[in-house]
Amino acid sequence: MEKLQYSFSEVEKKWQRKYEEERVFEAEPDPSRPKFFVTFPFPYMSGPVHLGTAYTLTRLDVIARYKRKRGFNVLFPFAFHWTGTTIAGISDRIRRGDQKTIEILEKMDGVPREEIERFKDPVYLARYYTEKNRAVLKDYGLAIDWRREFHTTSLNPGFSTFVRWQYLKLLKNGYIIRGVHPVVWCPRDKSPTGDHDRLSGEGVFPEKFYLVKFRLNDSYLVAATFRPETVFGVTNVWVNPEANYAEAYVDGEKWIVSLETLQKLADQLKSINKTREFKGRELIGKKVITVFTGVSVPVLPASFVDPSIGTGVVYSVPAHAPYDYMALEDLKHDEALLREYGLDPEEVRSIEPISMITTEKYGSNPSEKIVRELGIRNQSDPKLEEATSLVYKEEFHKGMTLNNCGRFSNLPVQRAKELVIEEMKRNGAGDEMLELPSPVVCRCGTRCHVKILSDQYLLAYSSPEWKAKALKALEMMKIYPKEARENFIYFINWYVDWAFTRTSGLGTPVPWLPDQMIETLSDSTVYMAYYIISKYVNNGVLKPENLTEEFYDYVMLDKGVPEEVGKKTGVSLELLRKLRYEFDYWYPVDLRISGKDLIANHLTFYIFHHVAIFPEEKWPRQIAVNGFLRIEGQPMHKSKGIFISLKDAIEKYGSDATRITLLLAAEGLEDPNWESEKASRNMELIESIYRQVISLLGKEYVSENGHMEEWLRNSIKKRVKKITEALENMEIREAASEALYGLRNDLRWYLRRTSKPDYKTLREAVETWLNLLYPFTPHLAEELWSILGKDTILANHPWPQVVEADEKPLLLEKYLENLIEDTYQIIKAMGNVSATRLKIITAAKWKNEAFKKLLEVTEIEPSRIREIMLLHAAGVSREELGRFIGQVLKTLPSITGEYKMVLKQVLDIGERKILEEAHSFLEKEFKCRVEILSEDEISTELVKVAGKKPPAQPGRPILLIE
RNA sequence: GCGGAGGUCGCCAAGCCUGGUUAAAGGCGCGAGGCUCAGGACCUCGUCCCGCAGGGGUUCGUGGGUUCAAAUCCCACCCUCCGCACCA
Repeated sequence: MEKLQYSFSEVEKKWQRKYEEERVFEAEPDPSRPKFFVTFPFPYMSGPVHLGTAYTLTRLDVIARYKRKRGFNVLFPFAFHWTGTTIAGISDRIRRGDQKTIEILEKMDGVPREEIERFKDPVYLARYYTEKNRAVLKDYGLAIDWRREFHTTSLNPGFSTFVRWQYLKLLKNGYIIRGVHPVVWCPRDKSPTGDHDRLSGEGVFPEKFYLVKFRLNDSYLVAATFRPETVFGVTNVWVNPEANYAEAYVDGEKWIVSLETLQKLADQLKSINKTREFKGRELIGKKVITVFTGVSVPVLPASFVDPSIGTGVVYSVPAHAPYDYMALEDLKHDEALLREYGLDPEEVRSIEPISMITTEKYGSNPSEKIVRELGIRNQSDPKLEEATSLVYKEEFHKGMTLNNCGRFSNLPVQRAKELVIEEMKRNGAGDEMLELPSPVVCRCGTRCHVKILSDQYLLAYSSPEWKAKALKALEMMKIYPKEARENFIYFINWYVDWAFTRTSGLGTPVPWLPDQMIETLSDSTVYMAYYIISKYVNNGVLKPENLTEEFYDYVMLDKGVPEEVGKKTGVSLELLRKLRYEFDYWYPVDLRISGKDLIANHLTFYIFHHVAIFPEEKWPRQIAVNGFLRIEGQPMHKSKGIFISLKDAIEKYGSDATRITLLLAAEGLEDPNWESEKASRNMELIESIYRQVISLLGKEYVSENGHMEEWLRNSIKKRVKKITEALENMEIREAASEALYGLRNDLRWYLRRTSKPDYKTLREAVETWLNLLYPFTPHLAEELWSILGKDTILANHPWPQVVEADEKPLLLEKYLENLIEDTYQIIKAMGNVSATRLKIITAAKWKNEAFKKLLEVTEIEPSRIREIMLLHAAGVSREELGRFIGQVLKTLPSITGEYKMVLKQVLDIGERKILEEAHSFLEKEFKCRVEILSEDEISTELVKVAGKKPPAQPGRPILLIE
C-alpha cells in the first residue's frame, strides 16, 4: 500500500534536486530542435522577491515547461537588478537611523538586526538580497538555466562591458542627442526633486503656461495663463498691490513681472537683466494695450493674485473666469479701496464683462451664472476653484468662440486656442513658460520650481523615425493579452526625449562621461542578449577585458572579420565563432513577460532599443503582460504590512500550491488577488489529486471497452485540445483550471458511472492527466509519474497529441445528464420524497421518425411540422396527435445548438439502448428500481396514468416516480 | 485631464470576442446525506423565488435600442481600479 500522506516539501525538494542533477533546464543550442527563448525583467534587489513577482514568473515558467514538452529547446535565464538610487536610498535611510525603514526590514523582510547594520553599505545590501532571493527562487523550482545568472552595474565588469557597447552603438546610430530637459528643481539642493523626494506636491509635474504681453509704454506687463484664447475678453489686468514686482530685460525685451518670476525665467534659459524693483501698487491705475484688439485697459488691484504663481500678473476676463468676475465685483463695491489707489469709481464701475465664448450649458456669460449658482460671495471664497474648473472644462470641450474674436471667431475653443498660440508666437505678442500647477516642497523644506537642464544627453525617443521603427516592431510582434497593444502604441507615441544620465546611485558609467551613470531603466533594455555571453564569463572562459566593442559587434551583429576580432580581443577564433553561432541560434527573445506597469516604461524601452541596435530578425517576438497582484483584495504595500514574500508563501504552502493559487487568480490585464484561504485549499486540492490517483492504481479492474470508456477517452481529448489552445494564447488561468478541475471531474464522473472501471483506459487517462498537470504543478505531477512506475522524467516527456474528439459519446452522456437532472427536479417538486420505483417511458417509434425529419428542417413553421407529423402518425388518435403537436410547438424553438446535436445522436443510437446501458447506474443513483419502457409497449392502464403527464418526446421520456 | 481595465445569483470568480439547454462554470460559505468510534478530513447531492411532476416568475451597474432571441451586440449615463517621466 502506498503512503497516502503527501509531503509537499519532501517531494518538491526531491524533484528540484533531480532536475539539477540531470541538468534538465540547462539549455545548449541544438540545430535539430526549434528554440524558444523566454525572459523575465530581472527583479530589483532592494528587498525579498514577493508574490507579485512570483505571479508573473510562474506564468512564464508554465510556458517554458509547456514549450519544452512540445519539442522546443527552451532557454529560460535569470538575472538580478542593482542599478539605480533605491538601494543606495535604503542604505542612506539606515545610516540616518530612519526607524520606519528599519522596522520594515525587520518585520516585513525578516532581516536580522546585525545584518541591517551592514546594510549601510549598499553593495552589501544588494549582495545580501541577491543571495537570499536566488535561494528562494531555487526553492520555488523554476525551469531556469542558472549558469547564466548575473547582476547589473559596474560592480559586475562583464555586464558593464555590454552596456558600454550598447550606448556606443546608440550614439553611433544617432539615437542619442544633446538637448535640454525640464525638471522639478530644488534651488537649495541644486538637484531635481523626484516624487519620492517631496514633502508635498506629489504627482505635480511641469505644465505649459502661456505668456501674454500687454504693452505698457516702452515695456510689457507679462501675464501668464492657461487660456490664451480668452484675450478677446480682457477688460483689465490684475496685479497684487502688496507683492514685489520687477522690471527686467528678458532676452533683450523689457518685461514687468513679479520678482520671483525672474529666477524661474532664468532657470528656463532666458537671459535676465533686472533694472528695477517695486511694489505692485505702483502699477495700479496704469493703462496697458491688449493684444490683437489693441484696446487700452486699466491695471487693477486683486488680492487673489499670487506672485509666486505664473508671472504674478493676471489678465482679467470676467465673463469667463469666475475669479476675475468676483474680483471685479469686489472692487466695484469697495469705495475705500478705489480711493486708496486713486481709481476713478465711475470708470471701474463701467467695466462690463465681455462675452466671447458660448456653451449650451452656461451660455455666454458663465461667470455670473455659476457664481450665483454656487453662492460665491467674494474673491477669497475657496469655491472659486471649483467654479473655475467647471467653466474651463465645459468651454474647452464644448465651447464655441463668438463673432467678436477677429479671425478666431466662430471656432471650437480648442481650435481657437491652437490658432491664437500660433499667431502670438509668430508676432511676438506671446511666449511660453513651464510652471508647476500646484506648489511642490522638497524634503529639505524648500519650495521647488521648474528648471530646464541644458546640455543633457538624451535618448531621442521623440524622433519620428525611431517611433516608426518601434511601431513596426510592435506590429510584427504578438502581444498578450491583445488589449495591451493599444497601450504600447500610446506609449511609443507619447514618449519624448529621455535624459538617461544620473549622478547618483549604482550603475554603469556613461562611456563618454565617466562621472555619470546610465540610469536604471536605460541600462536594462537589451541585456537579454548578454545571457548568451554571461555563461562564459561566469565559468571564467571570457574575461571582461576580452569583451570589447569589436567583440560584441562580431558576436551580436556579425560585423568585422573574426580573425581580426580574435587578435584584438584575445578570444580564440573557435570560441568567437561558437559564440556568434550561439547568439544567432538563441536570439531574439521569443517571449518576455511582465506586469502591466512595465508597458509604460521598461517594455517600451525594450522595443525602442532593440530596433535601434539590432536588425529586424533579432527584434522581440512576443510580449505578454499581466495584472498587479493584490493581497486579500488590497494592493501590495509594504509599509502598510500588506506584503507576502515568496519565501513565506513557499514555507506555508509549498511551491505547487503557491503556483496554482497565483495562476488561478486572474487572466489578462485583471489584477490577480491572493487569498491565503485559497492557498490552503489548494494544498488540499493537491493532496486530494494525489490520493485520487493513488487510489486508482491500487485496485483490481476488469477489462471493459464500452460507452463510458469511449466517453472518458474523448472527454480527455477535448480537454487536451482546450488546454493546449489556451496555453498557446497565454490564457494560463483557463488552462490551469481545465487541467486541475476538468480532468479531475472527468475521472470522478467516469468512476461514478461505471460499476466496473477499465484499468487500461483509466491508466491512460491518468498518464495524460499528469502530463497536462506538469506545467502547473510540476512537482506533484512528476512524483505521481514516478509512482506510476515510469522511469523517465515527466519534464522531458512529450505533451499529449492534440486530436479532435469524437463528440458522439459526449453528446450521449449529455442526454443522460439531462435525464438525471429532470428526475431530480421532479423529486424535488414532490417534496424530496424517496422514490421506490422509477419508470422511464420513451417516446413511440413514430414520434422518433417524425422528429428525425424535423431536426433536418431549418425553418420552424407550424404547418410544416403538422405535415411531417401526419406522415408518420399512422394509427394514432387525433387527440393524442394534437396534444403532441402542441407540445412540440412549445418546445421546438428551444432546441438549438448543442442540444440539437445531442438529440440527433440519441435518435441514431436509440434511447432504449442508452438507458439500458445506464440501467444499473440509474438504480444506484436514485436508489430505487428502474424500469425502462417504450410508449409502444406499455399497458393501457399505464397509458392512463401517463396520460396526465406531458406526452413523451424523443429525448424527453415520461418519468413516472412512485 | 489623457490612456487602459472592470462592475455577474451571500462572497470570490467564469461566461461576453463567436447572441440561442445560461438560472448562468468553479471555489468558499450554508443545508442534507454517505463513510466512520469520531471528525472542522473525504465522497455525493442541494443552495434566486414559487410549485406534492420535469413547470412558472424575476435576475447579470443604470436607462434606452437592435433581434424571433441579449449577461453576451449598439448608444448614453453612473461607479470602481490602474498607469502618466528622472521613479524602480
